[in-house]
Amino acid sequence: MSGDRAAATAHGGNEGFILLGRSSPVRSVQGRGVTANQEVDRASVDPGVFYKLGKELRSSIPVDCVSRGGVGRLPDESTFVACKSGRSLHGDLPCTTPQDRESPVSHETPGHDVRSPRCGTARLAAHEVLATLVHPPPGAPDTSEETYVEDSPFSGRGPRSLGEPLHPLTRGSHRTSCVTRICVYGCVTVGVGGHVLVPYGGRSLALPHARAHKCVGAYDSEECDQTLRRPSRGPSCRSSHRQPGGGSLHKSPRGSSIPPSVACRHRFTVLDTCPPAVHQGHLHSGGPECSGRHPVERGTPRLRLASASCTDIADLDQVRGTVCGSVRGSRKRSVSPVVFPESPGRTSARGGRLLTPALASSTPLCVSTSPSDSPSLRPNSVGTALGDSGGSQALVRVMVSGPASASVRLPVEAPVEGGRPSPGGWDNQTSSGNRPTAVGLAAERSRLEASGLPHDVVATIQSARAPSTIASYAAKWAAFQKWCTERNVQALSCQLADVLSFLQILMDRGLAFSTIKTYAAAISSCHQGFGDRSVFNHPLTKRFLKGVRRNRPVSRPLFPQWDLTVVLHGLSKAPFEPLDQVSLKFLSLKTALLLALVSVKRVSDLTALSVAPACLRIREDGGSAVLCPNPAFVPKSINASFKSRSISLAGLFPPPHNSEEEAASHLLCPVRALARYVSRTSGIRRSQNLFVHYRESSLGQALTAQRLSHWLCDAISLAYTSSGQDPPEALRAHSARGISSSMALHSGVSMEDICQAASWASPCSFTRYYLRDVSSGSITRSVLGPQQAE
DNA sequence: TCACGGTATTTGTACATCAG
DNA sequence: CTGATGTACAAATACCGTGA
Repeated sequence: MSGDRAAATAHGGNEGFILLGRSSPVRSVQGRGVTANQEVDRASVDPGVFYKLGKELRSSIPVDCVSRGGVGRLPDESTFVACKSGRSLHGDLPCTTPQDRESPVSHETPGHDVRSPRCGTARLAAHEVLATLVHPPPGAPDTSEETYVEDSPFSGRGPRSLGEPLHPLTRGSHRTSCVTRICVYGCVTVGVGGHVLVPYGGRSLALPHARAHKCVGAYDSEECDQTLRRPSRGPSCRSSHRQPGGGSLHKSPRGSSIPPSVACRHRFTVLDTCPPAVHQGHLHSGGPECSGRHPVERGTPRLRLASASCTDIADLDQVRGTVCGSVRGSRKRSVSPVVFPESPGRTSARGGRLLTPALASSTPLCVSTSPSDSPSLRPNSVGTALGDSGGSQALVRVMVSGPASASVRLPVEAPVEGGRPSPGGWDNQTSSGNRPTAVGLAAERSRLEASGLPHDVVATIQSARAPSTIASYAAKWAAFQKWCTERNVQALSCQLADVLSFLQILMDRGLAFSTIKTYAAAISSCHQGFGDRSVFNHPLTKRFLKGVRRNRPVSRPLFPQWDLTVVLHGLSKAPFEPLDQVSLKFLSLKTALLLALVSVKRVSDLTALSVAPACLRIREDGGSAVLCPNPAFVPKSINASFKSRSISLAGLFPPPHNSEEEAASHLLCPVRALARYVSRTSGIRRSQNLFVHYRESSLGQALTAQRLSHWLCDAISLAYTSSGQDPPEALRAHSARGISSSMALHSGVSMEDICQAASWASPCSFTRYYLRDVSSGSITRSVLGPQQAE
């Protein structure tokens, strides 16, 4: 069976089971209520429905079984998922849903007729790409060949002894060693309204039902194992898909004539967000999120892909030293001219805006021309398997070094003012004599030192803020100080009325609440306060900000800004294919977008990925890949991110292909794109960062997170264009995070696992900022719409 | 337990600059 | 001229502590 091998490969052959979509309790509603070609009127979706559905989804017994006539499946057979302990409630039941079986990605389960007449009906939505998590079964033997997880540079295994200290940044990773594997694939219909939308403002949303959809217990099931390895090749979704969202941004792709081989074939990209595997005897906190799911913790013997360089601590040190602290440190921020002594600057040739101060003369780049300097130059039998072994030989020769605090570098040349007006309406054209002389850190430092704190203590206190925040606050404090100076007011000790007046100006200018709040925070951090109260803690400030919030409410979209199916379709054709012939630009864009989609990571996290052998592992057969960020990278959310620092990808139908459909699906394989990209850039690379510039003038240099965001937007836009559709307006790279994670939730991935994959500390952030209605239909349509012909 | 406030950090947008 | 990149600023996102 052609699909057997493919699926097994896609899973790396080691996964005990795969959850193929949640047994959505609302799926049946959709199934009978929405036809494939039916346009879904998103406007008809009552937001209140989301909340109701959220409750409905708490049921561990899906109702879809009721409508599943003809399918030899017990009504409760899907309730096996409602087990948090890792055991199936109902034994070895298949972890498939009707849609799963209808989907080409469905896995046949012995004893179950997966070829129900109802299967393959128009219930399937071609556009839907679902994410699923796979967890190895507790205690399940692992026959995986993809055991590189243990070779993670953060792993306690390998050449590094147990007692060997880990890098401080990786230490937290050992708390959790859950292997989170997200499988993104298509052709599985999300239950109508099967989302769990939580009201904005809701902060702690446990969403226990989500956990109930995890097929943890299915590990013990042989059937599940078969299910995993033997995907059904039954009727694929041959219908047109419905649109996830009826907003103007989501046009019906019906006219896009997405070939079933592309749009409906199961795109089965497995993503592991693998926290570092923990050695069997390694200290492990055993947090609830770990719950013995990690095979290594359970002592599961795993094969290891021996690679000396992979776990060589020297490699890590080498890699670690290649980044100046946070990867975002590559972003050069100008610091307020008040922070540093001014010197004559240069004026924009166009008389434009404020110029960025020149940076310190010490470049953060130092070139290592010695092959021995770079671990990547060592022969590595496995690591960075690029298909062409020669590629790894030519890898990174430029090492980035420098102080970890390179994010804010001292200017040796002061900026010259002009151009863009300052926030608040004041301009930058005032004479230098009117400029403040102390700002930001300096002001706070003076205040703290005046309180009797030693200099080094003050320095440590001030280092609590990230460089980006320091820079941000410095700019805002400078603006405030300038405003005060113009009014002959001491910014450090001014009255509350002055502060609030300043903030009022910001509000009058139409700035958002978050911006004004940040200004208030910046002022509060420097201002001496009022008695024992800081500016921010003053009751009137609180009330003022409350008023700002009322006047500047933040609205967030309910629906995704773009259609994932259209994008995936576009990525599978020109100009993104054939991958071996396209320009480096399109290869870069496609690789970046695929990685962003399957990893659910921020661009800052993606920017931190490294091609160093200790951080990148690509199987030569294209079956899988593991990526780790540079250990020196400090993510935004430290605690959450350290749970899932590494990203593991599984190939999507690596060759040889047994059918055109497999070959077509393989076009969206992230491992394939990644291998091609790494190979293609190996010769031009001037940084160990995974993503490097493709432009000639800066060829091979590390990409900034900001530029990566542009890449993602460009890729989405180009994919739309190549699909024959107009790209959506107001594209945001960050939206990929919300769309893919929302898809994951719809497919039944638990909130906990989504949060872990996306480095969210709690479901709150996800539900508050990212969750989108990616369902394929509304309750109204499902219940009252035309009945589906079957 | 949960909602909210306070704070920190990251991402997006607009525009300038530069190189091909 | 055009596209890629850099920069400043605005906006959005994220998390922790606290109190009801």
